Amino acid sequence: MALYEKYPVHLSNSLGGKKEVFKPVNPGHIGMYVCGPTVYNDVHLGNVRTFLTFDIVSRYFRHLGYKVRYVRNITDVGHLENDADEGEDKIAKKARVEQLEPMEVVKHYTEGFHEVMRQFNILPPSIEPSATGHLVEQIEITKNLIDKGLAYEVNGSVYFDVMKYHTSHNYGILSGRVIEDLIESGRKLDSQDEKRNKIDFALWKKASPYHIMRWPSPWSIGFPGWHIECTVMSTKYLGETFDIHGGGMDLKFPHHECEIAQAVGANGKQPVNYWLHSNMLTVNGQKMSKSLGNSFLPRQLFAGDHALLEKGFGPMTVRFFMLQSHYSSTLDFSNEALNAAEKGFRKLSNALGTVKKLEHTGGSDNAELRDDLLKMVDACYSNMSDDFNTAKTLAALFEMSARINDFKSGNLSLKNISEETFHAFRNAYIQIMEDVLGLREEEEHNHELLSGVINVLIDLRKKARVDKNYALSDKIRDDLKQLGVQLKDGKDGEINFTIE
RNA sequence: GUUAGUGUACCCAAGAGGUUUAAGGGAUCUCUCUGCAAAAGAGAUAUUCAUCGGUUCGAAUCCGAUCACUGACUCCA
Repeated sequence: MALYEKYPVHLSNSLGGKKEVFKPVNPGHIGMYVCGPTVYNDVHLGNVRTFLTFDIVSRYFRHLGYKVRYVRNITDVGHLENDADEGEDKIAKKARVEQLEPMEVVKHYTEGFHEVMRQFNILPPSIEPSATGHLVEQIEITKNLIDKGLAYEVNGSVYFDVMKYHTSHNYGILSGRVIEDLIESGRKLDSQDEKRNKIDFALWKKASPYHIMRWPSPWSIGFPGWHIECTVMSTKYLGETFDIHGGGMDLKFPHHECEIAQAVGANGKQPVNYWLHSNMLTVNGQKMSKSLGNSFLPRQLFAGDHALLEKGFGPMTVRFFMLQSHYSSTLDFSNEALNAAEKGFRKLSNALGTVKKLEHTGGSDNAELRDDLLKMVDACYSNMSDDFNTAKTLAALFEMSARINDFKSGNLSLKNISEETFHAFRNAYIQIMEDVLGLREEEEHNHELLSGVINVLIDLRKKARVDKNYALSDKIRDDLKQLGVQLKDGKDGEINFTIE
């Protein structure tokens, strides 16, 4: 029996707002699409949380035995400065500002994005398509929508006719927006006169003379609208109806609503069975935003290089910190919370190192102990299958850590469990930590030279202790502590150290 | 204004009607181990879940109202 049959996944579907049992279109296979970054600037922590969320989703599904095709795009064109479909393309603007070719900007920030993903141990998707690589498809679907009467051309630009679509479908099915309210409340810009209705959105925009990124189309030299790329790339690689579509909460409207309208308009069916949205980040209770000056970049967080940060925090600490909350809740960043996470993560990380070194010594099951251990293993899976509840899974791992330390110290004896139980317990801990949650030891500044020097001092301290020269042994320990090196004396006389 | 969501201990946070006499992490305190530390283990710290009503045999969990906060879309500047 595959793991996914033993632990069927339940997930909260934004489309309908209910928690449902997950059933893939094709048994054993999963198609998942996630809106990737617009590569005109550095990724910020909000982006990281979204990609982390779906990293967990794909890791867990794979761990359960599903074959996952995970598509996450790179938006390298078409994301307009504002959703009035006016203004300059973000990438083109940046290119002019920095006197670079647009594709130079794209490459620079794409590589930066990949580096950040690597630091957070977020695995790459199966396919990472770019919008500019799919212009032909975007033009084709635009033609299709015009043919169906759901889009119209004005002055070389093409717009999606929302009211027309709404006569036979439901615009607002995902976001809960009421179309009448949208029409009433909007403001009218002069330049929006091209549209039949202000809520219409662009499928193709004619390029103004200053626009650097431009391609030929049946309607004009121009560039595609923002929403169409995701529809095209998800359909191309995952089919007209696929399993999961993810993204940040802020994309729910209008972006994902528009995607649904385009796909339903073009193909006549709902494109996605399960919509998943990850929630936003706040800082000290306030939303994280550039204008408030409280947003920070990953590298600022690592270095502690920001007015709101007392010190730096490693990427694994941050990853752990984010996993301690549910992806659908807002999460608050603060020094206090980060400090707590750092200590908590160190505890798990230490237990991971310990459990790897544990070896079964031969014995048979004590029923009570066995049930206790296996119950925790089961909890990990049940919790993960319950809408990817990483917080509860971590709680289970902390309890397992206590047992692991008991085995190490001798409070519990490995002779009281069978080899089978031991391996089930040990493997679950390691796999849930490393494969599913993607947590690994923080990349310490572990230079061989430094370790060697510390070990020399440790040897001296050992000798001092044997000689009961505690004044000297304490001096070695205290002086090292001053420098950020913590020595830990084991019962057996062995000494370990950690660098802070 | 429209719409979606949130409000749980000193801090972060889980919780989707009875298995919770409210997980887990941090903090604080006590004890065990230890030459002393550190680490680790054991225990303690919310009669209570923003407020007020209601439904129910039973609610943090459902409904209504109020207050506060957040996102999106607007509005104003």
